[in-house]
Amino acid sequence: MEKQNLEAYRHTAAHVMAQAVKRVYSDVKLGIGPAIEEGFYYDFDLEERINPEDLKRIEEEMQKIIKEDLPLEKEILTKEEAYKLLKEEKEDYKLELLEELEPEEEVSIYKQGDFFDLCKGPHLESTGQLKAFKLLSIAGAYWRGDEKNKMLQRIYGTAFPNKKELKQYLFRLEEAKKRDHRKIGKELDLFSMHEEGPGFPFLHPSGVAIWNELTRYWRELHRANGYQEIRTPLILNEDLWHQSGHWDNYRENMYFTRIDEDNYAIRPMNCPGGVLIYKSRPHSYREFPMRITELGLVHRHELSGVLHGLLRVRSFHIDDAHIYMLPDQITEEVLGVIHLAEEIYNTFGLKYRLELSTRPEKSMGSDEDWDRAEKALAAALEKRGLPYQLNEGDGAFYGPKIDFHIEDCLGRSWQLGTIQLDFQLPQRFDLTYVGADGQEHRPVLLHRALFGALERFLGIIIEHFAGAFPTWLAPVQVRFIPIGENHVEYSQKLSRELEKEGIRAEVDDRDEKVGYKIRQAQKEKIPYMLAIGDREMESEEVSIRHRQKGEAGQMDFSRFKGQILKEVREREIESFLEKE
RNA sequence: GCCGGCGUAGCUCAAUUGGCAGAGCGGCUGAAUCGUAAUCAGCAGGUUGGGGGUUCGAUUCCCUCCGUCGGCUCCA
Repeated sequence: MEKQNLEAYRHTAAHVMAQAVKRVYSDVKLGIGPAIEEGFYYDFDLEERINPEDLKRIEEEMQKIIKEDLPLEKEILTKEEAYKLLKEEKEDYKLELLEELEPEEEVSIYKQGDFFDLCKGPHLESTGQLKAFKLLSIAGAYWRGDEKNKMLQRIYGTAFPNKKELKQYLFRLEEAKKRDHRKIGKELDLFSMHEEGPGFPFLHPSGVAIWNELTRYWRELHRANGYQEIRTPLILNEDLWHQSGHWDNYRENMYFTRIDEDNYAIRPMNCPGGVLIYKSRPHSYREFPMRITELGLVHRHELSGVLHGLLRVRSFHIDDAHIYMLPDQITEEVLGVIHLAEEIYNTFGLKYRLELSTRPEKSMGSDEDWDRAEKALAAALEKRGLPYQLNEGDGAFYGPKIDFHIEDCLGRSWQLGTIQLDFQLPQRFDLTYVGADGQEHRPVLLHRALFGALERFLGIIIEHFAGAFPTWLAPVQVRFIPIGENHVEYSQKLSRELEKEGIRAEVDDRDEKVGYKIRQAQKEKIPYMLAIGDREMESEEVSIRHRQKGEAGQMDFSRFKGQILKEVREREIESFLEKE
């Protein structure tokens, strides 16, 4: 089914659901009920609480409506007529929507049996054409998405042209849940969360092994691209945050503390600390562009309801960088950052989407500065011919930004990298450089992150690889499986040889059967399992088993060593076995 | 923060209408010495998320707090 038709199909399902809800409950007021990416929802205002068990009742009622095969009839009304009708039905929310239409505009409503809805359409011709649907969940949702408004009850559902496709979709959902990073994180012993620190992740040894590979890669890449790394404190005097503007614009997300008689803040961002280093000595235009990175830990007080495994936490490491530069270096630097971002995401095989966000309501600086910054970012994107989505009013309080977004296993979108222009901090901290003319000037400042938050990035790649990390990232890269106890010592010798080369290898020397050890290594998603028995000791070969490919035959140990070292060094996503 | 669901052993989950809290996996001990996804036996393991209430008696019913899950809002 084409996208447009599917939308009409699901939108009709939303209407049928609304009709069913109105039949099952009394005193229901309708909010909005659109088709969405993977289904539809409808918002309702009613006293009674809809329970998960009630979904069945509503679904049954929907079945009846489908069986009744009610035609959907479009009627064009004047605004006045529509107003009268909605007033009679006490559809207060629909009335609010109606008010916003142009006075002379005509309005369409869609009717099916005793149900009607203010709606542009299009729809199916009749409710009988709905073949497969399912109600999935209930959630609270503020009217018009504004937390000052009343919270309505939203029912999410999905609908497909036939039962088979619906079944496939539900199966896909189940499969996706299996790669949830919270589940895999527990299974592979990568990280944990504790009541004692909601939103503050704990990384276990295996998680740190991955972390260290990520940061090693990150440092190599930045060194090669002209960045210098710094480190600044987590806690700084509150005055600094007044000066930076965070106190005015970001206070509710910050944690505060006292040292002796003074007020201090735990940093929610790295920039002010970095700025102090910049200010520690005078600078010349000849140093520009000056690319300074900091893998900085920040703490932000996020609302309790939004915490989500590693993807949304209260303390995280930003792979920050601040680039100080001349105004005419902006485009080139932005392009350079975009290029780096692409390199990183390609290394992991991640697909992303770009967004450009402009000035928000709560922000500082002049319109001219904002305008200039927004145009500079857009220019860079257009120069590269990159498609992007424009988010009006979604920028940071100090400047507009380009964001890199990625989807998790359930299709939820998360921001990774970001590029933000900032004309504010240089002013607020009176940053200067000496130009070719011998005079002091104001540098342009660009903030950027590529992983975004390392914690989030880790969560994303856990889901992306479903725990089966490329060899260079795998916490354990090789596990030796001695067949019997007289093969243990030889296995240990080989293992040490790999370990000397930096490979994370280990020997399963437990007194267990081979099948048992293999099963365990498979479950741990270790890339290479090497079985060692009499045959191998004799021939100086290893029997390779790969987690995805299964048994892969024999190979000289020295050859295996060379291959895995190459695979790791080149940070390959695929095993060298796939390339043979 | 708001709306709704959930919280039982390290993990996954049981426990009839309120009546002594149980299984598998994992762990420990012992036996078996084994060639590509689970060898067998025994043992240990719990203030049923915390606090309060109703009751002769609460894992079960009520209140409250915490955490967590799905959304909303907000952001890397």
